[in-house]
Amino acid sequence: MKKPITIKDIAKSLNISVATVSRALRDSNEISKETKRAVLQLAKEMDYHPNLLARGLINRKSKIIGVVVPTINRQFWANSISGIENIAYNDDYKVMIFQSAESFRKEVEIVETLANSRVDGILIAFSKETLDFEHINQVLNRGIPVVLFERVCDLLEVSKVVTDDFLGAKKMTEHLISRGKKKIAYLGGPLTLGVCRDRYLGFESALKEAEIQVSPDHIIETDEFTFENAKKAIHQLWSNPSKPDAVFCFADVLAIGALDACKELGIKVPQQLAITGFGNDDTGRFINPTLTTMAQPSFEMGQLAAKLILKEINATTELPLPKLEIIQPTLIVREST
Amino acid sequence: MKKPITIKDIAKSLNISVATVSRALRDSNEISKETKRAVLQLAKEMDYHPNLLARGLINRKSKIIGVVVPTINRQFWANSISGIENIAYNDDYKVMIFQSAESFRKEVEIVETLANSRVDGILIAFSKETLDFEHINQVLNRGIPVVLFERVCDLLEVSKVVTDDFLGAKKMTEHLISRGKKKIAYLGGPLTLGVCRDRYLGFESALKEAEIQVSPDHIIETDEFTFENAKKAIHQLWSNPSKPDAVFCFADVLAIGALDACKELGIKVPQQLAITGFGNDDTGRFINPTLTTMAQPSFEMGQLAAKLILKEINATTELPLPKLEIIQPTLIVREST
DNA sequence: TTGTATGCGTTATCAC
DNA sequence: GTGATAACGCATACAA
Repeated sequence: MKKPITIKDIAKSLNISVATVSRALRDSNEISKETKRAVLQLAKEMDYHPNLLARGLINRKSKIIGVVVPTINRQFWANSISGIENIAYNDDYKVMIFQSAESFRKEVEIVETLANSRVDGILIAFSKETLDFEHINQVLNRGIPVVLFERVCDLLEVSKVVTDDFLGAKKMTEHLISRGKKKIAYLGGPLTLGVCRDRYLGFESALKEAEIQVSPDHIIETDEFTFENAKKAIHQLWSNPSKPDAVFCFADVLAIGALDACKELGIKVPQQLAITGFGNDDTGRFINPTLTTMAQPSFEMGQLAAKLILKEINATTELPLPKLEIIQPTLIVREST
Repeated sequence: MKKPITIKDIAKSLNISVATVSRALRDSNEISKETKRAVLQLAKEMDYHPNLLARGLINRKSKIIGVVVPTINRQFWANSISGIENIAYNDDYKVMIFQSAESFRKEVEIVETLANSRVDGILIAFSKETLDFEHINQVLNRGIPVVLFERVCDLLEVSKVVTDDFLGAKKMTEHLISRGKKKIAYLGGPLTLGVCRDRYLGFESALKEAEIQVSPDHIIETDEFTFENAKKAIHQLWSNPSKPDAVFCFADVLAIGALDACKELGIKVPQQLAITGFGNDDTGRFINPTLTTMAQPSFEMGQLAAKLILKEINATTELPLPKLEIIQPTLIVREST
């Protein structure tokens, strides 16, 4: 393992001071063209590469943005990371990604590690387990800006980017209604919690405005969003004396499972039963076009979050920046005809 | 922005030397229990956090593994990253992720950045554009271990993890043959290139062994793997006087598009036309179960790659480690009946 | 324009 | 056990 070349080596070879080399390398305007060229040339010849750790130590910043997501392994989060990276890259920031795997303990560790690595800012979408936010407050106290996205906490005084679940769900329901559907079932998570509640309220709101009643046994709660659960739900709904003519699915996986169940039962989609699903921009490609899907623009969400954190990082004042809450509208990406 | 507490601050408060504090904070078998406890306690009280940059500077290592993938935004890559992170985390390594976006220029920049950040090792899957591997050789010369995965280059003397495309394609084709299919079409990328060739050869090999001829107009090359291209291809195949009874799709996206086309044309799957696709372990969940899919175990691939790089990093000798080439078998995850 | 000196936060090598 | 002190590689205030 070769010892890396340092500015000291260059300085020695050129019989000048390290300060001059440093300046030449960083394109300082207070340096002569000649020495600058000489340094640059020798640096290339000697295969010099700056040590970013040392630079970070001195500058007290690393040009790195830390990102914490529940898992990298799902389109939604992968997309949002992609969006973050997309923005960060243009500003010469690197992105350091971690997944909490929905574990609070791991999330706390990660946030600590990121802070200790002197990342310039942290973007985080909380794990499902996270109910205590002391780790975030600690990081904020350390002067590291934090921006929340998608899985946020209203109590924290930081900028956030969230999806407009209420309006999205409402629009999707209205979409069904406008297609003449009148007995719309709901398949989703516990109605009391966060996004689940928001989407349900949106669903409910659209129905109320259209003066449509929803039958209680057309509402199915499931806490695990799996293919299989969705299939069970459809079987259950279809065995019901009053069959629905549409299903509002909370998540894309559910919608896909539902579709599959329809095939098994010989139900025509969307004529007999329309299926809609809250998906994200990419999943749409993978699923059946008889499905109406609602996009959560995750890539754009990442971009927005990244822009916010960069703004905070580069805020010259010591004054706290006003905290924004961006509510991102959802889009219908694919409509069944 | 508060100034972070350093060991110097702790030393001052306790009237001891920084060396002692450093020892107490870390190893400490040569330190008295009392001072150790005192330091630890005060550190907590003062909200001390170690500066990983400084530590990295002195240790000449960062406890970070750099990862470069074409895009984070696809299941396959997201899965492999997940696998990498899974292994790295247990060894207390962090993972720094970048996407080359299939751009050679960006890939070179990223590799340079990673090396300059003094990452302890680099895992890379090359972009499609990458034909020159000088950037890798440079990094290797700098003493930073590199492991390639999935998109590799045989010329480089480093460890690699790849998918067994030939055997996977062969097995999948044999699967079709064992189901009585005799007119099998091929839908995939340019037959001359890398994985495309390997899979095609596997396809061909299975047919040869079964003494089945494949009609030239049953082979469709498409360089862009899109839903639409697949649909076009199926329409084209089906307008052919001799219709195929099965289609070997190079990628999952193609298979899904093909399925869709079958629906439009009223083709029964898999009775009239069996569709198979090279997918990965996750996509299977999203697609129609009438599909036979071949799994590329991307998560496991990431795990393997991570294990290899960790081994190289922690190799005590200065002797070069033997370079392994792990060929990962593919699996059939879902069979159509 | 260039050089000198100092410091960033931590660890390692000596001494004591 | 503990304490000075010198690194690690780089940047900058201050002189010259």
